[in-house]
Amino acid sequence: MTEPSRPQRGENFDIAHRRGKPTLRTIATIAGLAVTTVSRALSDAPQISLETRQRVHRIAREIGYLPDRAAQRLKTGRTNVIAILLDSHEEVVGFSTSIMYGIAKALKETAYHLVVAPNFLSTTDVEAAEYIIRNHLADGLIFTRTEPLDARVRLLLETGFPFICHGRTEFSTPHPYVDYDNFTFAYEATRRLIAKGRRKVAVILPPKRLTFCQHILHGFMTAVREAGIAYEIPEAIDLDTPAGVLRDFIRSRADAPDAPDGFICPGEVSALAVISGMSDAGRLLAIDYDIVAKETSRLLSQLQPKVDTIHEDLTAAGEDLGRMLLQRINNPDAEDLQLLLPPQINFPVG
Amino acid sequence: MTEPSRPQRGENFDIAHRRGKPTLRTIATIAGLAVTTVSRALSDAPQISLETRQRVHRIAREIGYLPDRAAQRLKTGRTNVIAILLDSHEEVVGFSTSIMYGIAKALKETAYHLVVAPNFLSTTDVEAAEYIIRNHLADGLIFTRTEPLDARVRLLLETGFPFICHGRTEFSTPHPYVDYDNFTFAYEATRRLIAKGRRKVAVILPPKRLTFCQHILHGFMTAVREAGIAYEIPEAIDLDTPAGVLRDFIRSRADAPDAPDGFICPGEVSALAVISGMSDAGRLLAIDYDIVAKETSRLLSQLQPKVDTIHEDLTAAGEDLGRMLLQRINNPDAEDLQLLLPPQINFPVG
DNA sequence: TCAACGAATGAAAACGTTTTAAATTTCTAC
DNA sequence: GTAGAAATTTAAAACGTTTTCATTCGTTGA
Repeated sequence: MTEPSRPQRGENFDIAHRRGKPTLRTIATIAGLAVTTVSRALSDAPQISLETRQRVHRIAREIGYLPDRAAQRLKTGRTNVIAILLDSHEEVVGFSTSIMYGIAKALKETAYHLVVAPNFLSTTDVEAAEYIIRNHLADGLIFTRTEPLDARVRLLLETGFPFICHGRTEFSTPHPYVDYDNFTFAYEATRRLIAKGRRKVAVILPPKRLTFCQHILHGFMTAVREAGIAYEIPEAIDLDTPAGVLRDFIRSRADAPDAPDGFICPGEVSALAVISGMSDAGRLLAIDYDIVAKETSRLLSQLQPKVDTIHEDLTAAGEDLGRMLLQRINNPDAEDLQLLLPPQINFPVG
Repeated sequence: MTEPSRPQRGENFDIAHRRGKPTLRTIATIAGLAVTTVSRALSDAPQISLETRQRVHRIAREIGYLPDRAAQRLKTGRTNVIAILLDSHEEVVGFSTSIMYGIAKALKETAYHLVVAPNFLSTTDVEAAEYIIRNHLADGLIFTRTEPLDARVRLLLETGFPFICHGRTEFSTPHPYVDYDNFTFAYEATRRLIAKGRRKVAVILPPKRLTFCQHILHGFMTAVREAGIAYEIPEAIDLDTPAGVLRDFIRSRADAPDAPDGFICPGEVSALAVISGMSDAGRLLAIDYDIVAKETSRLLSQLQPKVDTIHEDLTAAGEDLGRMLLQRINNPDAEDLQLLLPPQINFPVG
């Protein structure tokens, strides 16, 4: 290993880099063809003879030609960019990282790049979306945590801008989405607690305004009614409640009479908070009470083998989001761009 | 709230969007000026009279003019893009999300966008960097988890491509970086355990190949030697070890003779794993043993008030990374682009 | 022989901006 | 008044593509 040579100070990388960079013209000169022909040959237009096409491709490969994205973008009006609207509520454990990882995976072999939407701070999500559309900063948009009448969805539907979201809405106009089957998650989670012999189950709901809150509530209530079991829905807290507050709430609730002995936690942090809170109150997991938690990383099941978990694969969701958005961009009439991902139940035996 | 109107199916958004979009020419026509003048006026060139400049700016604002990034990029050769090389090792709790949040914050009022480096899968980090440089996909690069003779740093230094990394290297050529003072973190953490009366301290180290492993080791050893206390450095595991494996290791170690009663955990997941492992072995936190953990989210201190934590503010780091990289891009000779962020000690009183 | 044709290639314009070099206007000093 | 300088403004080229519309060149059919 040797030390790298120090580059000339003050040199402008742009300029330095630019000279010598092969363009279509370079290839044209070498091949003795017109730029037009080269352009066509590279995009495999049928009117160019097979021989010429192959020759051009070979030269391009040899001199390391790469099309200039800026020029293509200027000419065609396509940015080859997918933007993701980073939620301002992102303390969630690796939530968007996993999704982004999946999206990048879907974009890997394509000409598209993933950009993290700028100015997502201090301005509302709708404004961020508006900004992207107006400046045409991307060819498509991805975002998460939808509401039943989500303002972003409304705006994008009205303008016809390609998008896909993680989560459903209640607009009558169908639009692309990828969602997790939270109904089944909550239904199966509740049934598991009941099967374990719990008398009273409680669910930590997401914030009311998010669509999937209803899905979880529905799944929960369906299982509860089928079994005719006692239940409880804490109103004072939700999934976005800071872990410390949630913990204190659980502790005090555990001391009150009629406390629940089964918890549905649709998030890892909330599960940890519930465990701490119950522990503060002297209750033992798997003995005094049980939990079924949604896990999106492998954190929980590695740490607390006694917790039943149902997995949500966010990387897979990201991959689907990316893939389907590309379909939508390339074909505005594409059907079937709606996907409901099944929960992966992970109950240890016994 | 009304339902959004359905856009005409099959309409090409690019074309639809393009017509009517104001350009420099639009402003020029309105103002009765040449395109050149408008361009100059908007960039506040001193040779344009103040009156003209103000008038042009006003018109631009009124008609909602926004410069076409593709055209600017084509002309100037600057992409106005900062790329971040997403680490393939990203199960870490919200690690890169926080950093990206900070970077986006720094880029907010600038013309720069943050893009997540494509093709970061299945290919090495160096190749990803190489790709970005060759295609000139960005004006600057950010990455994390540096090694003493990091191949990415070497490549970037050699080519003179602007970059900044989170973490230091051992190259003699100075380069921009932002790092966390892990020496002080480990030193203060160790002293805290000693002050609490622990007899034998252990540290969970990062993978050996990462630069900051040495920093932590150094801080740890300095405190240990000063106090002349017993210590232990587990070789079988590190910070990247899956939580379950780590937990099992801690449990079995706790049962062996001469087990440590103080742990330095430079990561939240490892802290939770240590707590679970010790709990499995019947040991009680704050009674049988103590932990000092590095925390990057608020997770730990909310869940485990008994754990002493030292905070690392990754959002702040991201903000510095973004800011300093812009300085580097705009001025290749910029000095002082090295920053060591101090640990935020957060020991509860008593 | 030649008009017509299809296959293959090429010339030139355009996308919206920045920049170099030049032109115009306004000012200053005599 | 006018030469020259200073202050403004402008024309035109260029960045690297894509695309529209032509052109070339063998071939074919009459």
